[in-house]
Amino acid sequence: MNKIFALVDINNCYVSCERMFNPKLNDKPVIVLSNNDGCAVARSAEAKALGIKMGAPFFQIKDLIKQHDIQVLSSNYELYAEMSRRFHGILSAYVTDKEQEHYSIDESFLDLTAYQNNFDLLQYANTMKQHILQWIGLPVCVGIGHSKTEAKLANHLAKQNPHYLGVCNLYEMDMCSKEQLFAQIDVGEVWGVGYKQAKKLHKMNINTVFDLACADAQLIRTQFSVVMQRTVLELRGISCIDIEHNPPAKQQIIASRSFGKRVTQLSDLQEAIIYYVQDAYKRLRADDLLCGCLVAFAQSSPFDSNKAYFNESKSFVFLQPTDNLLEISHQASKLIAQLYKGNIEYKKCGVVLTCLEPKSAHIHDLLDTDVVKIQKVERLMQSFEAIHERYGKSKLALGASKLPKRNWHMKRDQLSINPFSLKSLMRTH
DNA sequence: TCTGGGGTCCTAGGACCC
DNA sequence: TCTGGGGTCCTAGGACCC
Repeated sequence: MNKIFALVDINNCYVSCERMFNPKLNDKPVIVLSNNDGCAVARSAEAKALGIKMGAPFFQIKDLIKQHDIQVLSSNYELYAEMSRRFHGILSAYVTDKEQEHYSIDESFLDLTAYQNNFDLLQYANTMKQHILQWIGLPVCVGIGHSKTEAKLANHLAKQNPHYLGVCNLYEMDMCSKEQLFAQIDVGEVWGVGYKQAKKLHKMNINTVFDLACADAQLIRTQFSVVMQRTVLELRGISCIDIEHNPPAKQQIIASRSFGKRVTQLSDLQEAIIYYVQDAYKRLRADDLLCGCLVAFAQSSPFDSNKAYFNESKSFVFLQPTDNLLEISHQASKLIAQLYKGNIEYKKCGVVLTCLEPKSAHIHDLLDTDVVKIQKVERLMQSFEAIHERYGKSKLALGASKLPKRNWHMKRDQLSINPFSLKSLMRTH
């Protein structure tokens, strides 16, 4: 049986959330700014019509704002997160857990395959739309198609063309009409085709969605990648990307901010870093993860054209993956001190926590798990000794000739000692 | 003067093994 | 030490998403 996917997406999400609590903003051009009020990250339909682009720097659109009395708001992420939770919650009544993917703060993918025989899909989608508007006051559009990529495209169409009344169903559209529609949409609108790839496609004379759907998938694979090849198939109605109802654990947590003003002192960087670690730490705990590796980075502004761009990072690997805030903060502070240089005007800094799930994270569990990575030579030596102490030589596994420069892999089925590896290890130290 | 933040995945090429 | 091919792993960087 053919698959059917729907994408439900909140219109101008941040602006719509703000309007929900401040109806005076209705029918007026409104924008929401990023952190530090740096640039526009959400625009009402009215603001879009005035030509305000996504990500436009605030200082560049000041005149336009004054001229048209555009309402400007700082972002309130707590509010948006709460509205998002309710939005996804309402949709969860229409499908099972396995049929819903919380794709982003303002989008849910639904697998409607099982509902096609007992429901009129258009009607079903309309009901969702009306409920979300009635219950939490947010306007949404729904796109329906044979694949996630097609559902995305259908959603785009529903947003662009008022005559769809918010729901576009490509699944039940005849091929001929669909081809005509696809031939009118630029290939850059396709999910997974960004600015760079669109440019390259245009050069190959693949200009519209229709062109891409008709392109030689094998050629696309060699010229681009397996991802783009999948996109081509998805546009033809062959579903290659499934619903991810149970998202895999996070691999990393990033916390960073731009500074309002340039920063030159180490103490300021350290203060900021400690703050970011706390932010990242909250998310680490919320997902019940451990931190295996910590990266701290600092950057100058790429827009300071009169100075060389500075962008460096340093990392630290925890011998025991940890969820100890003090330990992480302490290391982060040390790292930032290591990479600090005077006479640089820093614009941004931050931390990256590489995450591990607790079950695979303890040294004494290593031998029971598939793969463990431990980076950096100095840490590696300590790990080597720790494991050596605990398990003795006979259980030591080393892909050791690669040791100095690589991560260290240890697999259960490799638990034997390789004399060459040891020799190599000793030589490098 | 002022230009977001948080993620994932893929590939090419280097390093190293046998 | 040289020759060389096949295979694997890792990293950096690029591209994308919202």
